[in-house]
Amino acid sequence: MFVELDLQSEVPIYTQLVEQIIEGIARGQLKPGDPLPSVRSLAADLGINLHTVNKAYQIMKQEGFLQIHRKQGVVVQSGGMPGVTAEFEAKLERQLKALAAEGVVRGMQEETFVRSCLDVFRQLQGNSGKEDS
Amino acid sequence: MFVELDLQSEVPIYTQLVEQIIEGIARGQLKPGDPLPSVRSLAADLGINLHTVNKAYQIMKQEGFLQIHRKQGVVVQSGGMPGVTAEFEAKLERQLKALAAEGVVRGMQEETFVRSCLDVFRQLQGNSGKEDS
DNA sequence: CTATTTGTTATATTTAATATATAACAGATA
DNA sequence: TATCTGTTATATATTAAATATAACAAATAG
Repeated sequence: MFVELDLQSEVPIYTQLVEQIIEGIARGQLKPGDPLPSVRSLAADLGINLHTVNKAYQIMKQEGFLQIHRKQGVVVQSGGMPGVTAEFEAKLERQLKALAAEGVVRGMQEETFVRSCLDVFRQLQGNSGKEDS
Repeated sequence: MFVELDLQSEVPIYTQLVEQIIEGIARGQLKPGDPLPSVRSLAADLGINLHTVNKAYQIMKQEGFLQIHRKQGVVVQSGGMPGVTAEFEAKLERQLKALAAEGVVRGMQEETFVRSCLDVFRQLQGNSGKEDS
């Protein structure tokens, strides 16, 4: 897989997993119905415990990004991704506020800040919806 | 003070403190040279330990947002706030990427995402430096 | 059917971060 | 000098994160 962990990071491993898999879906590297490695194989591949992988998978299943079958394993949600929920909007605003506040204090220009947001968004969305049939 | 803690939050108390004080500076509620409560009085006020307050102050001193004198106490940086450092840019991009990726997966429109970023930024910057009545 | 692979659950342990509790120390200042 | 400031030093409790084993249950391939 395209996952690369930083074991020294303050960000928990299972969080890094969740973020990178979501990023993979956003970039179109993972498409609806695509299979993900089993918890055991991915754990062995990354040199971590299977429960850490399972925790990430569980979170993404709970949020609706993944589907899990018994023997088939884990696949990317094929029945429509979750939309922009109130919870996500709240999380977005809360985290944006902290980032924007520090930007303001550091004297960042409004255009610079918004430009960064736009660039990051486009770089992710750029390769996404190419599979549209 | 304007600080309100959520003791049940997964966000550490000292982090909530740092974020809310930075937000206060961004909003102009705290201006360069303004004094902050002593670690003991703020801790008592919030019903937390003085070391938790001290940890937040230390982080903000280390980053250059606060100045600390022996008896005078803690004041907002009056010798110029830290600018947009490479570290901040890295943090900004890393967190924005996670937020934008989830937004993309959830089918959020580019304009909607950028609009949120702009709105949040403006709401903070709007009042900076105008609090002088 | 049988064996294998899947996610799942259960228990236990280790490590690190968070937060608290006391106490004492050292500089500035009224 | 007395007092308030941040600071440092220990110690402790709690929780989250991660690991380690083991076993279970469902789906599937042979």
